[in-house]
Amino acid sequence: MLEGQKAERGWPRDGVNLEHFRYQNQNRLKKPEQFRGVFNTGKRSIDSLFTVLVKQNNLGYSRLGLVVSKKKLSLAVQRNSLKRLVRESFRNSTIITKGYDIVVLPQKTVNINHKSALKNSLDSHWEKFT
RNA sequence: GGAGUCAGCCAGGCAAUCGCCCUUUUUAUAGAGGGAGGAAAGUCCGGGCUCCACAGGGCAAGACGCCAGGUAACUCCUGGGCGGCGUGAGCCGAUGGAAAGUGCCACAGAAAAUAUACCGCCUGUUGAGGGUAAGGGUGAAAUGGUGUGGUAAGAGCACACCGCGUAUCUGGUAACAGAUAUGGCAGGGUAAACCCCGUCUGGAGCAAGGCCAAAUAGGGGAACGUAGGUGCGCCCACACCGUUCCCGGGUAGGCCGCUGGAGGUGUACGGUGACGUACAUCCAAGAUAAAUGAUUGUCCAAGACAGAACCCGGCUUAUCGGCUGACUCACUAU
RNA sequence: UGGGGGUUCGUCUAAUGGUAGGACUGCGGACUCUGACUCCGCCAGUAGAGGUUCGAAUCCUCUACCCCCAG
Repeated sequence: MLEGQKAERGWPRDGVNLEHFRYQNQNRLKKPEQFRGVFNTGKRSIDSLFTVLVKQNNLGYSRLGLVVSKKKLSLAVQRNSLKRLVRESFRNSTIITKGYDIVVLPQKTVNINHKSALKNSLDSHWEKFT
């Protein structure tokens, strides 16, 4: 009965990849030296919502770092939800299996209420590098 | 049904899939359990905890200020007193002292505090002078208020009532209230101006503090010395830093601190209440670039403000939409 | 996270609780054949709310924003 319902609903859905990936501790940028390397020698991709910096590593998996300043989003709730949205998009993209170090910075015009626009922008960024 | 006052509560629910953090069972990309708030916020107060002399003396500085109680403590809370606002239910109040002293009170006004006399009133030779403070006028504020007697005109000059001060008595734990007697009136306001009186405050803060590994010399012991420096401001007091000799391995990372506590819930009792006591029962976030999300379906009242970072008690501020209870006022109908 | 300081015309800055002043800028006028310089005049402000006071830029409380320090 359960499996019949699942088949009836149909997969995959929008925004959820069928072959799912995990966002683990090794997928994060933590040290200041790692951030510094990406900032100094990375490639840039800029649009009106995000600035994305990418640098190749030889690990076989990608690592994500986020820089969300208090000046761009003053409330902690907005900062947290923007981080969640970027992480979710990173996890559902295939870029997580490539070997990149990625840093995402929001622009000043980011509005947390327009989630679909943010998602489309992030997807185009990922596609540019894969 | 209308207008209001007070107190309390909720803060989208359910299901599926994919993910994140912690604990645990077992070592399997497995299972089980738990996972933000009423304000987590502002950091405005008070405490716990840790270290510095287990915390010392004096000065300075600061906070608070009716009375009684609650609490670990408070500038918080509860009850009462007093004053103000409201028809009322109720609400608001940093609410000691101006008769200890100092300062300030612009402009106007005669005069802003040792008092004094501009227009006036009365007397007087209608000149000088004298007696007055009823009336006018200025001001935010003008030396008790109203009435009657009295007088040349007036005046607590006298009387009645009110206000004020002092004493006694009664009620109340007290703040305070009431009554009686007495004084003819003590003398403006400002203490959120200095100040006086009373109470309280040692400092720094989990990036406190402790342990471990590596790493480029911090430390320990003995002797000398008390000139200087450091320990929120100053003076003491105390401790450390200083020089020589001997011994011998420290700041970036990780772990602890870290959540079982002035804990929650229920019942009973005491208390007007804040709250307290006893018993039973439960364990309910602990991250460290920082965890609660995404997608879809469905229901409704259509979802606001907003994210723990050592922990509690308060205060303040933000907040969509509702729900419950008690009470007040006016109108209508029975 | 903790500690400290600040907010006055568009800009810089002053003001003992008693009419918020000055400079630069802007606007108008005068001078000049025209412009500059110079002179005269005008506009424009106490971060917001509440309280104490007869009366707050000033005193007190709360809120908002900015800056600095520890790291």
